[in-house]
Amino acid sequence: MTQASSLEFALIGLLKQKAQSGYDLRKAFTTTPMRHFSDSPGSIYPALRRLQTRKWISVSKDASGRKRQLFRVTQAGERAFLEWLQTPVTREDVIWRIDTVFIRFAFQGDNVPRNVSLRFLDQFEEQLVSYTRELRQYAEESGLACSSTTGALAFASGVEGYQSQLAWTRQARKKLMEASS
Amino acid sequence: MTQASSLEFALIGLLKQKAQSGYDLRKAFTTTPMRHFSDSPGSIYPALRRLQTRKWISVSKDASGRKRQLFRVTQAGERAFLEWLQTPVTREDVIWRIDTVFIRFAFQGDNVPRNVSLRFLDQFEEQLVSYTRELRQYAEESGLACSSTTGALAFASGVEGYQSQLAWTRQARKKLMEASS
DNA sequence: GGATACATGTAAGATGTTACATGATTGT
DNA sequence: ACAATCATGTAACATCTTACATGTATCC
Repeated sequence: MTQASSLEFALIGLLKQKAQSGYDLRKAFTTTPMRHFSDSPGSIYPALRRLQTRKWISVSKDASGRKRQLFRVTQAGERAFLEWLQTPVTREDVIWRIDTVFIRFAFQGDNVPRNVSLRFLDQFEEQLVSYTRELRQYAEESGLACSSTTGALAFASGVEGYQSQLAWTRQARKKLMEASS
Repeated sequence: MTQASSLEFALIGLLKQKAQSGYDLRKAFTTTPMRHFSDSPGSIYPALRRLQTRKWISVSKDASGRKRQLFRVTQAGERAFLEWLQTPVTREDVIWRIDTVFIRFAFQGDNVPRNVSLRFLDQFEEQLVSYTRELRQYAEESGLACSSTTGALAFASGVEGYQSQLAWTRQARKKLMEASS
């Protein structure tokens, strides 16, 4: 079995906050800015099935009138989730999966000590610094920067995006340390 | 047949610049900041096959020693490509496919008149403005902003990202108009 | 009584990832 | 000769999208 998808971990994160049904989880994705994930039944229900197969969540019937299935996280599920939250930020994350970096950070608050989040921010910052440096170097070598085609502008937007995230890591670190007091 | 993927259009964009082999295209994805796309043979070669099925590209053997297949864009391919470049930016693009917005913009330079790109930027800006407004409203209503958990910080990073892109659209418009002279 | 929201699923299809597989050419 | 790079592919697998399908409870 492969590594679970970010959707599956996000579902665990939500279920850890509160035991919920598949329908509830779908609504969480439609009504909050976690829109990032699709709310289609064709993605949620199979993902819940997979989590059951892994024994990371368990089912129980809802007491209330409606015929709902309530899912809750098992201990094994929690272990896997905590590990996922804390996996180091890699160069590959920055290039291909930057959104999951933020999702992991978002779920850290309720689940790991603050100093883990601070270390996580350090790693993220380091990767951002090294990758933007790489991009700038590429631009210089290829002479991209001086031309003003839409291609160069799009490239600039990429760099600026990373820059803005870099600024965010610093701000976030400050806010997180303030909140400790 | 469904809508072609952004990978397929990106391949066309590269082939429009220069007739190339599958291997060349793979290298373009590994050695330039178009890293966004995977350079695995398992994605490129099947995509080229699909484009051939659509009759959007044609093959010819390379004259040089090696046994390479050179692909070039057909007229039908060019038509489809130009249409893709100009499709209006939607709210859904901003939420789920923002990277393809930039890819389309990047390819516009060599392929559509500047005023089309300017209109494209207008649409993009409009969508960014309306979506950030939405996000801010959500934050206010849910009382997210005042809490300082990692969740709220991650949310803030999303908003700041859109903000930075908004600033970029304005800068890009200015640069594009300067370049007209 | 009818509309809307609740609630759970399946089926077909496309795309993409990883890993495997093969062979030719070039440089040293 | 040998390694590296050129060059093209296939197979298995997982995931996700779209669309279809079904039935219940609640509100007006």
